[in-house]
Amino acid sequence: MRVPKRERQRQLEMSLEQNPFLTDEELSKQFKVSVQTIRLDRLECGIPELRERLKTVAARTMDAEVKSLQSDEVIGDIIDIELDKRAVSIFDVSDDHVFQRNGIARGHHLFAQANSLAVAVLDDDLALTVTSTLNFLKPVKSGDRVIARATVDKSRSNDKRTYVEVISTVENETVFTGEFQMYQTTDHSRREI
Amino acid sequence: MRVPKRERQRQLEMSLEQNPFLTDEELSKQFKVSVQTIRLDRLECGIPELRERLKTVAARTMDAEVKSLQSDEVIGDIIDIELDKRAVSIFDVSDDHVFQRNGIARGHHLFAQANSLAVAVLDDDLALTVTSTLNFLKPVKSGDRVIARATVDKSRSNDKRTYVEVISTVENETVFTGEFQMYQTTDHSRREI
DNA sequence: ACTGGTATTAGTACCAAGTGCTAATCCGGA
DNA sequence: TCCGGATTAGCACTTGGTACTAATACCAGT
Repeated sequence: MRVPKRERQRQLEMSLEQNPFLTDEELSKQFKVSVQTIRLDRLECGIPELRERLKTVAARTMDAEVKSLQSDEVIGDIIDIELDKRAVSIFDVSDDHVFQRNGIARGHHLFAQANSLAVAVLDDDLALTVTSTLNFLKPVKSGDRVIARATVDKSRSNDKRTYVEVISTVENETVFTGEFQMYQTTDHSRREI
Repeated sequence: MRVPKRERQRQLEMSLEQNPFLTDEELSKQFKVSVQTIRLDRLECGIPELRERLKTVAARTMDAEVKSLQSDEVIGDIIDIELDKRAVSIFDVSDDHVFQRNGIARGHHLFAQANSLAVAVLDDDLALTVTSTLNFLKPVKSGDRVIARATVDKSRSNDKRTYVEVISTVENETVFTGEFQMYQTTDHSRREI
């Protein structure tokens, strides 16, 4: 009993956490014990076999990829839209979106939600942001649900430039405002192709 | 030969693309052919077996997780920094960062690079963006290397507000400029703790 | 109707990486 | 010295395959 059992099992869990691809045989060499011991250790720690581990890791990937695919064009979920007029999207802030140090959401996520909503509200294949002015009014934390409301400012817009205003709130408090000047390339006079 | 072989193989590839977790037996039921036929199809199409498929999918995850961990705090790589004065970062635009429709980089990536550089240049644990004004001057495409240069504007700054200007270029052409008004919470008079 | 060729199916031996179980052995402390 | 937990060994069985051979099935052309 060179290394005590308990310590070996702790290390085993860490090894597999970091690299789930190790077989029992490889582990037995790493820890200089028999394959059977590794099996008993896994049994006691409730660690599944290689194939099951890979299955869950792979499932995680697919899930993440589907999500990132869905949210590819728009950050946040659009819950209401009236093209060329207004749109609303919600974005749930998670731990992935905040600074580790202080738990405050990183600005570019709020920007991304607002900006992609500004793009979406314009019924145009090639809407691009030209200029924007942003105000980060109140820190947003993990767990917050940010609701962004975009409105197209018709009065200031012309055929090549459109102004979109976005106001983002958390529990009815405004946390962010943004004004986006968008460039539209599509010639709307001959949209019907 | 209800469904022609070639067509079945095409569908097989699509099925596995979408759900790599299917065993040959499940596939044989889905296509109403024998397991052997499925095996032959996989062989002809060069599709590996279930376990190999899961292994590669799982590997993809691990890779992605490491990457997202690395790029957690700063978007782009900081290549030069002089705290509270200036900083430079580079960001390579890939297919992941552009609109599928037109291949133009989505605004929030340029913003994210600039904003995180503005945060990084301030030697402060709690620097937050208060206001920013952005100009997207020229479309950025996949493959472009964006160099962002941040400079702290001392003249306009005081103890609670700092102004940072960021200019991003691609091959010496300015593609984006941003002005960030940052809020610093740390009391610099008693920074040594 | 016969023949040829492709497609499909069936069956066998074998492999990796396990589970589940029993049995033997080791090793350290009271 | 003897007990008991820890370790190791061995065997049967499982999944989801590979690799290979042999038998059918089916369809077209002559």
